Amino acid sequence: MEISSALLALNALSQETRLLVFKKLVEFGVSGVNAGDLARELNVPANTLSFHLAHLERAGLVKSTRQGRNINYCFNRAQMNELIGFLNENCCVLEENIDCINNTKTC
Amino acid sequence: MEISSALLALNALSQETRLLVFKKLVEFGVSGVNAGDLARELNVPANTLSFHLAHLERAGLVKSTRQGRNINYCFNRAQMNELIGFLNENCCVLEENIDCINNTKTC
DNA sequence: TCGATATTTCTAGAATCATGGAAATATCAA
DNA sequence: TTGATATTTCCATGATTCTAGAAATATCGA
Repeated sequence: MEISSALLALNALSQETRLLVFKKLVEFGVSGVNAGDLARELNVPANTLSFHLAHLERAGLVKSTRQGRNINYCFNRAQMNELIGFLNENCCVLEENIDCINNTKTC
Repeated sequence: MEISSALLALNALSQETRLLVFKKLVEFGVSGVNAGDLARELNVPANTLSFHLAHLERAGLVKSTRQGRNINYCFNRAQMNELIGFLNENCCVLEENIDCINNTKTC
């Protein structure tokens, strides 16, 4: 994952309402939930929720599909895995590698 | 990890300069680096860097220790692990658990 | 003590963001 | 076609954030 995509994803998740939205979408699983039910569930005005869902979608973290009058939102597991992968690769040092990074051991 | 701490950490990492700062600190490893060298390395004015380092420190992602006139900054592996743990627990669905979440199987 | 160096805090301006009311769009059911 | 429902887009406002110059603080060496 590119750093620009990671920034988009981190940015999407770094806001309280959006993190709660995403968390809730994960709870709903791969079948997802429509915008109205989600708004009721989270007690957020429909237009505010729409704003945040669009933000999450731009970051690739959720996918939407229209189903009649409703629009179904579902989290995107692949992108979340990409983000966790990015953090592990770029922002994390595994215990067993600390010696290598400090050049006290060659790995 | 509490959701409020996760938000702080995500927020800290969701800004380009700070993500680059943190990435660089990870490269420097557990011995860390002082603010001046980091500023030169990243081409960021000292006061701007100071602002971002304070932000990362508030989020628990970096630790600082004064060493004479310099202040040494080092990433905090534990907090990063906490964050990745939070994302895995709250924002991620493992492939093998998808059936449970959709109630098509009991786990 | 004094001057030099390292870093932070103060400050102000520009930019971006979150929120929710109101209007617009899309779809359905009759 | 009309009215109802679901959702988004438009818009204005208040709040937050990033940036970097200038001033303040801390430490060292002489």
